[in-house]
Amino acid sequence: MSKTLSRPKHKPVKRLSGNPVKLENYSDITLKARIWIDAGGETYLAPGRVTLLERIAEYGSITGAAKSMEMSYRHAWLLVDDMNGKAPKPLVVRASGGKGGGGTHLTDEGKRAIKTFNELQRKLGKFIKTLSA
Amino acid sequence: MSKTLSRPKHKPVKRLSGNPVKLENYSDITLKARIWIDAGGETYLAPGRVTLLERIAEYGSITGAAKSMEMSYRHAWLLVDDMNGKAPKPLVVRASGGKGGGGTHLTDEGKRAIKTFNELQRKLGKFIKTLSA
DNA sequence: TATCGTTATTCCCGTCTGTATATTGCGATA
DNA sequence: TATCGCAATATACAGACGGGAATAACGATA
Repeated sequence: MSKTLSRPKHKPVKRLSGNPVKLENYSDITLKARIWIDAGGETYLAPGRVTLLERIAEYGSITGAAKSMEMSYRHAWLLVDDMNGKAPKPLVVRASGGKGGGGTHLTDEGKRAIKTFNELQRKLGKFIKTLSA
Repeated sequence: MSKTLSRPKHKPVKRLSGNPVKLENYSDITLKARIWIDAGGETYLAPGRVTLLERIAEYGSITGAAKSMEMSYRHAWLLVDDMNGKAPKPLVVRASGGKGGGGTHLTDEGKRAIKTFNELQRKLGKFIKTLSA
């Protein structure tokens, strides 16, 4: 896979866990939750970061992924660089130059990180739903 | 209850849910989570806000509560005003002027809000602990 | 009626985050 | 060896956020 993009196809995402659920008999009250993983006391994996990884897998480049999230390339690059630095093994491999100018693709470690995080998030969503009842 | 304060007795608080727990065999990896309640799409109750309410109950004033959290009075006032406005019934009653210059105390609704939120948070902490295993 | 400490309100400022823009480096491929 | 698009990097800019300080309003109480 490796799409090209001029304009974003996805909307920018703030991915929280679980669907908002009404609480009590108030009007418009919703319980929300967010999960993330720290490394060395700093953010390592979080909802937005993982979405970025997913988009990199989808578009084959930081540039495409950033555009798809309406995020600046700079910000995306900083996030990727930060994650890669904190990960035990690199999550992505970046190539500057070469076929198509280069690109970025996920390592097995990266794919595994996405899977793990999404699973955690899925469970959180489920939990939040029960918590709202 | 109604303590006086010149210097903060408590440290500023970032209250997350659950104790950080090691994940996998990485070094220094911790799973974290945060829960909050929205009203009308905006934050209504969150960890810091609830701590503020607790401190108001403890010190009998926004001023004292703010100092105890090393938070500016301005910020504390804005938070309290925002919460009070979004709550179905006021969480606190504020008095400017009068005995001791006035003060702020919780309503039953406010006490109930604290209790409810802390209970949710306690459950989240428990859940996170199981999730880390 | 003067005092006192708190609430309430306003203005200015530094910091932080992220955007926008421009430029350079890169290397497989035609 | 020229091309192409992306990675990498630097700088300037904008907006949000919260702190700090200053001031007014308030009202029970001495």
